[in-house]
Amino acid sequence: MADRKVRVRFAPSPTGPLHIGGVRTALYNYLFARQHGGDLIFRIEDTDSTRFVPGAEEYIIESFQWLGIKFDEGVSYGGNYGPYRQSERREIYKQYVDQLLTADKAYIAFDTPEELSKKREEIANFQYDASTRGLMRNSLTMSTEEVERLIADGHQYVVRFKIEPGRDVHVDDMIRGDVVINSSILDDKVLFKSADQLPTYHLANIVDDHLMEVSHVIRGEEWLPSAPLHVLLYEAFGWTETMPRFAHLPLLLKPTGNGKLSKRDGDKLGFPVFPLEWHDPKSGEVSSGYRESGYLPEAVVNFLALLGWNPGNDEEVMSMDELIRLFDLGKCSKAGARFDFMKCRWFNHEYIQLSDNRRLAEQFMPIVREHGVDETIERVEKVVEMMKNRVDFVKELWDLCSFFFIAPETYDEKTVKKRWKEDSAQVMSDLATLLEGLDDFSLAHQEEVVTKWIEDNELGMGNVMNAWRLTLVGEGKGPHMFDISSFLGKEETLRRMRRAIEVLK
RNA sequence: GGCGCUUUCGUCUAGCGGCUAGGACACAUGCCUCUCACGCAUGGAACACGAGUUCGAUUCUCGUAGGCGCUACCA
Repeated sequence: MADRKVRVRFAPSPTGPLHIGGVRTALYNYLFARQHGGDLIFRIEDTDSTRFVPGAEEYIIESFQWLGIKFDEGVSYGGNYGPYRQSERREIYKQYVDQLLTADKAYIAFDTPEELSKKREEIANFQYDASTRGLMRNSLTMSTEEVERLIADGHQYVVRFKIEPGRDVHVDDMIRGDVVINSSILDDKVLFKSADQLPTYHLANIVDDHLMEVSHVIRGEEWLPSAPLHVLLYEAFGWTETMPRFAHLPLLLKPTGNGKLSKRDGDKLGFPVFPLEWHDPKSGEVSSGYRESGYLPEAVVNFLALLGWNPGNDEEVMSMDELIRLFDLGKCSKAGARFDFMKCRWFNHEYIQLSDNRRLAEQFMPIVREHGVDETIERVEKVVEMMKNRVDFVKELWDLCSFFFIAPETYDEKTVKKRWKEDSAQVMSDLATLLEGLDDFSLAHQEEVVTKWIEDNELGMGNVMNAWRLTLVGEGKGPHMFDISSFLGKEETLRRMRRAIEVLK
């Protein structure tokens, strides 16, 4: 057991877009698998036929591709333990349910959903368990003949797990330690549903994890209460020797207020809760995604990795490789983590600084084109290099740097008032003449000549530069003036200056 | 209601019996400066409460309170 190969899985249900919390769970599984040279399996848990949403499976796969989380086997990846879609494993589950039935560890129950909900209304805290199953319509209270007759007559039935009461069940959790729950508080869970003739999560999960030789189950804390049930199922099948180790992750909470993170919070506070944009096939509703909102996948991964785990030191900006090297389930926190989207923005800012300018320019290019500007990638790359340190997102670049591509038509009133002095027109005119005479319009040469000219004539650096900025930019923002003028080139610089002098006088 | 998990600055967290309780985000101020940013520096800001154990508890134990989850023929 100790030297068993590490095999972990991420097993979502295709009921909609992948929630950001699910992304983190998958990420932790990925980091763990990579660190231990193990396998990561992608399994689809579609045992609830009523909640199936078309497109969800494809969406999830695309999300992980974007994030750089790679699976080794599973739906769309192949592998030797398939099929990896639970709806395609019906026969397998059937066989294991029969095994439990034969061993008297499960039983057949005929109680309808209506009968059960009536029971729950009548009796406070009603639970289908050892104390009540003697009162219900099942194979424990009926004769074999009667059970067979009902089945032959086509009566619907479920299979329930027969839980022995009064036992302390231990779950050895890698994050929480030894969790003990008495089996008396567990109910006889339905293992096989009559409605769609499919197993429930609990049964399918245990059978698949066993058959797929899963060594560690890393999942959300919402599963902790049913972990004892799962331990009991491993026992019932006689699989305790190879039972996976469990790790239940803390949940992601709302940025403010009470409760866990929901789609609503994202809409309200303006951040995505899904990795990619999602178009709901039923309602037609569109939900924003991290990718479309301009987040870099590395930033999302880094931010998520630190939500509930940290390396134990002050390091925060870490690549996927570093995360793989440093990740440690034992260092995961136990309490839920509030989702601080401002910090996620900050990570994006950091990763933009670390990003290759060409890559950012390629992302920025479509926005530039949208504004009717035809520029080469090299020129756009230069702008990106000058401006990227002031944005959190690539798409914020345009508002800060459109003047590189489009000459100002109007001049910001406040800036004119503040920066355009009595002598500005004359100074700009002189500067234009000076610049016109330059054969070398490079940044360094301009800087040398112009600075000397300002000093020689005692014009004042701020006085000249601010007025000059107004003529080229149209307002008081942007990088250093020589960066702007040398990017624009002599001809465009002079044209803008002369036009401004004309308009502002 | 029952059961379980959980609790350090506003937020994410470090701490694993003795610390001026550290870092980051956010916030404030200052510096830099031709503007706007970036950056840098500084600052305010936390051990939920009550009992134990101990020479000594943020740290260990037990309560209380708050938070979270589960309590379906959903996962």
